[in-house]
Amino acid sequence: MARPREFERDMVLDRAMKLFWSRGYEATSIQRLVERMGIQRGSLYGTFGDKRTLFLAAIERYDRVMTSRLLATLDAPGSGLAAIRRFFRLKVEAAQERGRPRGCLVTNSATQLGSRDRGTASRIGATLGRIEAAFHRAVVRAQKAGEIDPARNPRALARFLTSSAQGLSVMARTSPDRATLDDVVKITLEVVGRR
Amino acid sequence: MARPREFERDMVLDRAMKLFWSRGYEATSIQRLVERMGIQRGSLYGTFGDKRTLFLAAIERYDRVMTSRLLATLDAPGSGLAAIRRFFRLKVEAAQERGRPRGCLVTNSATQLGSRDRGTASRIGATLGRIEAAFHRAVVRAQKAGEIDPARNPRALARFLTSSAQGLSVMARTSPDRATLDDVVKITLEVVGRR
DNA sequence: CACTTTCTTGACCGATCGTTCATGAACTGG
DNA sequence: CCAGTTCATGAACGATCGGTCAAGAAAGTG
Repeated sequence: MARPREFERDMVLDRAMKLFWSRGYEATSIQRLVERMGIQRGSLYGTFGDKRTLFLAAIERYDRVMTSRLLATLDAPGSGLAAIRRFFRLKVEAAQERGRPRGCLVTNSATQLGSRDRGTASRIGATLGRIEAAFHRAVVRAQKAGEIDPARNPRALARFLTSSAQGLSVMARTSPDRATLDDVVKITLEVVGRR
Repeated sequence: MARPREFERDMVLDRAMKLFWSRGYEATSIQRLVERMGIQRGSLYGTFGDKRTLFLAAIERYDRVMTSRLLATLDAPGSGLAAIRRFFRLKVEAAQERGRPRGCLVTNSATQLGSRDRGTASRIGATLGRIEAAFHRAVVRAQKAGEIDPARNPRALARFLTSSAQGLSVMARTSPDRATLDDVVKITLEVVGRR
């Protein structure tokens, strides 16, 4: 019926996501976005709306591609304790990849937006909630299997693990070397691993 | 000899620091800075140089006023373990204060600048290094006093505690309620507190 | 009181910000 | 092959960005 779009939405959204991820919302201009995404301004506004909406879409995409994959390892069948271990080791592994933006888009956005901009804040909060919930499920599973002392508070453990993941993302941005991150993860896992 | 300055440097720098703290570097415009600082553009540029230099001065001030005070509790004479406990409880306490910007300027800046801007990055790295070093001293002190198992790696523990502090700052920005932060700190302290 | 020096003030600079829009190209259903 | 619709293109918009500067005000020194 009409002229077809010459780009795939998810492909250019991926590029926008990575730009926001590495530079942050405010420091990423529309100019740099269109250059990196390989589309024109008109197409950007026609497809994604304004900058803020594009940013929300980028976070949503990050959620679907990056976060969900990580959380899937937490919910994978089998040992809950092993799942938690896998989660953190995957994070360290990801931090080593070349060409990958440092840290985590959710963590970065959390420290940037704060109170302003209600929409973004609630979306970030929802993602953190999903992470905590996944940790909670894994902890409960591990407790039922006798891997973690059932007397311990699973909610507190889940919150601790969520906070630890955020801390790790901050460290991954400033000192992404293996040694440091491995040290952090090793101790983090000792907390949950002890009987 | 000449007309004296009508404002105190540290006083207006404090206000700039809080603005950077709550809104981040990029989202803080010179316009808003001069309004909040209560001085004119000319005075700002005459006293602090350009925006980036002002930002570095704000971080330096944060270091001197906020971070150093926190680290002082770590180096205070007495039990190293108690010092570490104090550190985290102070952080939770600070997060409850009204009117105080959420989170931590160092953590926020760490997730915002990343690789770009060498000067700021190295300053943030230096501060994180100071934090880790202070934790390390407290851990070693606690080990000598028999409060922490001497067989454990003090460097790894210090890095873990540094990362935990960063994570707590992220959490304090998005969910600053006591219950959550208390849960996180409780588990964090269990790690180091066990025999 | 004059002179010198520094600070304050507000207008002003070009560049870049996010956003819009008119135009022509590309495609499909009739 | 034409009509109708969407897309691509790039110029252009006002607003705001970081930064500068000329001129007046305020102080101490001689």
